[in-house]
Amino acid sequence: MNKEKRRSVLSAKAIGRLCIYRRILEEWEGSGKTRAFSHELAGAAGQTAVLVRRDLMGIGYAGSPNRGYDVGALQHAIGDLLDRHETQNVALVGVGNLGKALLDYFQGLRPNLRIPAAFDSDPEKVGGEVGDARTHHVDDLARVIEEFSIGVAVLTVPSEAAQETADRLIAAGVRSLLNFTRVRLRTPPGIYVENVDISMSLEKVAYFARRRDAGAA
Amino acid sequence: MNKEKRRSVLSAKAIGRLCIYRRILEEWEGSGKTRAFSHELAGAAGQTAVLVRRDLMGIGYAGSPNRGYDVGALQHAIGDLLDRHETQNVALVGVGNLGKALLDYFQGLRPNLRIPAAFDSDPEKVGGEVGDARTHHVDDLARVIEEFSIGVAVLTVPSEAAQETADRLIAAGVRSLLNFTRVRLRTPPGIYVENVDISMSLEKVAYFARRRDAGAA
DNA sequence: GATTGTGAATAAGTTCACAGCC
DNA sequence: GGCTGTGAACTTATTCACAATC
Repeated sequence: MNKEKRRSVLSAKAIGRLCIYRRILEEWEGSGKTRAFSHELAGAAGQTAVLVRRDLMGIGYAGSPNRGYDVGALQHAIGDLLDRHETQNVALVGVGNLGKALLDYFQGLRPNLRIPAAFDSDPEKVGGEVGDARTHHVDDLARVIEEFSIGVAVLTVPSEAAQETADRLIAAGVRSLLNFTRVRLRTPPGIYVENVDISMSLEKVAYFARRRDAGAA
Repeated sequence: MNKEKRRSVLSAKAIGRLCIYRRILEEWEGSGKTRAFSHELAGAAGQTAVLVRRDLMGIGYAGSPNRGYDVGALQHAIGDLLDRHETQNVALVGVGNLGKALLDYFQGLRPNLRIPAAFDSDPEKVGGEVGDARTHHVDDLARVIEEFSIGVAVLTVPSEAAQETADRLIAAGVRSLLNFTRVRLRTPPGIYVENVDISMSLEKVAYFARRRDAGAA
């Protein structure tokens, strides 16, 4: 129907799980494991075997009964879906403690995801480098975003600046945001926002530490 | 039925949203706003008005038609549910870049959540302090966890150490974990784990930057 | 005999639609 | 008239159950 082959549209949750499967498969591939069963993947990913099979069905990859899946081929199939294109450039905005830690963390995690630029409003931080990323002043945001064809941004600015920064990023052409601020952003349709609300997560965990029944995340 | 009043058991998702509502209400309270409608809360929280009302129904708090909710009272009601008890102590394990940034980030975010202790396996880091937190060697984990009655832990160790560290934390009495590693932990029933899989989130965001249809998180 | 792929059933989460209230 | 509270409808996500396969 559209150019994404005709595989059924995958939900955000399914995509998340596929990222996890891929990571596990890469690890197995590195350690020489060549075949895997759905229940093995499920165990490592913290999911059920049926759900793994459904997810793989979703990407159109078929295993063989009794022999399971081919680790290398499956890893490749997922990778194909997840980053079919060449390198994607990512920007990080807000080079505070958390921003710096994330810049460092992301370096080299995924060969296809580069972070060539960071932004901050503090002139003292401009010019600093972490790995590939050179820090620019936010006033140069639009120019640099365009220069590097950046379509993804990580938002680690203070809450007060979150919405305005997001607006500017989107105006500059960014298509999706990884939002580490506590603000729920208002964005036009077509823009994907993934919220990583760390303080909420901590509060949740604290709450469940007091409830005797478990629950997964 | 059990001592949690008889309010229906709230899902992890609902708890997460309640954390968000509370934050917004606190902000409004600070700025002098005293009443709020479900659609206002919904707007600020990035949810629908109906869902907000359902969630509040879930905690047994009633607003009044045409006048909405009382900001102060509602904030208090949610707070009551979310941290009814006295201060809860939290430990952070793995004082790397990310661990340090999180220690700093969490300091003072919630008066009822203190982080009195951090752990690392590197002797060089032992003795260091960030805010309330003093860094101990992981070998002292059980002792310190008990000393501070710590029930919640934030896991920011390298992947290789994740499962073993989690096991030790749980053995020491920790009831719930905020897991920042890429490993899906195996935990006994009754232990709550919230996974914050940062690299997965970035991969997801990168994926959706290339799909023209949106999707919320 | 163990495993995959999948229709059907179930469960979880959300929205619709509207009665009741101020 | 505009809001809350909520049964019912709906949608999404997951699991069950089993036929097909190796």
